[in-house]
Amino acid sequence: MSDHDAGRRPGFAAERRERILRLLRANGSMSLRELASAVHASEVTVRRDLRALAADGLLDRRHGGAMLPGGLTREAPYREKTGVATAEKAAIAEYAAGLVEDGDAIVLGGGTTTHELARRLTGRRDLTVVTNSLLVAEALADAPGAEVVMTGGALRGPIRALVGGAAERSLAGTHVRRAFVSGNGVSAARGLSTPNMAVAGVDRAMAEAAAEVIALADHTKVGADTMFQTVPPDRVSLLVTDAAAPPAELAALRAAGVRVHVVTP
Amino acid sequence: MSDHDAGRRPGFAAERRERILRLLRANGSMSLRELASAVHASEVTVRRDLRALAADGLLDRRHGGAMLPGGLTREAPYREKTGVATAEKAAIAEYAAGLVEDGDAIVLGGGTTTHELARRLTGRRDLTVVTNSLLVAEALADAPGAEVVMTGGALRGPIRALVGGAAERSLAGTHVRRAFVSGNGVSAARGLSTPNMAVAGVDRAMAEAAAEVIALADHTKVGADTMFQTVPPDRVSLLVTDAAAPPAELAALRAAGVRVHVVTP
DNA sequence: GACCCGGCGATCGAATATGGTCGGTTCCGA
DNA sequence: TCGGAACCGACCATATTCGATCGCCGGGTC
Repeated sequence: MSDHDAGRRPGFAAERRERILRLLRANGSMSLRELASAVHASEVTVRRDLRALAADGLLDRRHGGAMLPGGLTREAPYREKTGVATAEKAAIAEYAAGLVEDGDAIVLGGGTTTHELARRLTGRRDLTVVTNSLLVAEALADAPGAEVVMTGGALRGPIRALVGGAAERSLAGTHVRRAFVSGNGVSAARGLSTPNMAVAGVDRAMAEAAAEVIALADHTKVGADTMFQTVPPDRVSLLVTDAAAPPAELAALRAAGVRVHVVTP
Repeated sequence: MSDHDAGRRPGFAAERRERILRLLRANGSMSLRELASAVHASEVTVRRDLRALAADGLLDRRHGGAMLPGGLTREAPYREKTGVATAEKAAIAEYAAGLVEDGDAIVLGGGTTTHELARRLTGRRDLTVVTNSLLVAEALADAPGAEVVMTGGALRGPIRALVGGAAERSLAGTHVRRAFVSGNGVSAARGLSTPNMAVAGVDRAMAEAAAEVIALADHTKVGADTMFQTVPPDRVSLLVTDAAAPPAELAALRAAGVRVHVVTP
């Protein structure tokens, strides 16, 4: 049932409000701008929708966006001043979302950037997403066109991701076109890396399971090198980063055979 | 437009309305234009159909289309604030939490009651919890004394649980002392049951993985019998329910060898 | 064969939704 | 504390949808 553009259905008002609620429940809170772009409506219209929904007590309006009512459940301020490089991550995720087509089967790793990416895939049709991240799974749980498969494994609380032998084994049997992974550092010398051994194992397994590995890394990670190497440079087919990344490192990465796409927030 | 004659003559109209209902149930909501094109009728005709169906309470009309009744308010079944038997579920979870000791390894199934139970285990020490529920995992993610292991599997969105062959296989290798499962019905005749086949498979695997199966079921489920049997009565070692459960059924369960504990909210 | 009747589609005024813009307010960083 | 940027509510023009009326078609009846 994929007419044209994903999610660009002619849908009507009540359905749009339903989608807004779903998006909010998946993400805890969202800015007005995010919502408007997600449901393909103007900010004025979304503002009206939020007003109506808030009148019914279905959400809480805040300056600049909305969040779940009574929700101490998840304190995720939509304007995350605590998060570093939020705008950059969003822009990177936005571009990465454009790489995903209806009917794709992809692997999504853990991390805030991949979470952002997942949130942008709710409108896709006939999508299969393999992930070890609770955040990714939750973001896509209500997406009608997405089949979400989780790896098993031990839960690593702080990052809400599954790791360990079980996670790696469950990935061993799968093969997909593309894996989107994040990691804590990416350099021309050692490729993707992460400071945690268990996480590294899963990231390696994810890279193994995919024909193409696409690295999502904001500028704070480019040139960084942490303890465990996960994906060597020649296995990274594309790096998506933002304009603040050190040009020298990007050049070195290109020289190492990595395609690099730079987005501007 | 006489409603009586509609049943006598299986004309095109009745069939078209059936199809409209089917489409709506499949998609949740559809715009008038989509429906008209789907059933190959004019928008005016579909509008008439919608009016008639809405009069019977079979759907909710909205400007621009229609959706399933109740749509906006009971969107997220698991986050139900006004859910049924909330106090009872809490009391059941409270008692069940008392059955869990430091150092235990347990299996927690999906459902709101097990979610409540998980939330009461955050203070335990040296606990290992195997679960297929995203809600349980999330509830224990920040608990310092709990090691959470998730089964893999396909995500079943509405209940936030992992199901399917992968989930069952990952449970095959585990063995724990106790499994806490909920299900949609429990009766002396057929034990625990659930209306979904995939969920049933996982519940069975969970029961297999545990030495003891403890069923958590509020009174609305006692005596209920849904399509797929998951755990036979003689494998349920303890049923925790609330005081509003039908006494006859509880007696029958006891006669079947099930220990029954009744909590008062 | 003429008539009636239920269902369907087309059309038009009315109601509603949408998006752009303007002025006042709130928020954030300096 | 202050200035700028972002956000909000309100107004208006436009686009879309709704409800009602009408005419057409096919089948059944007298």
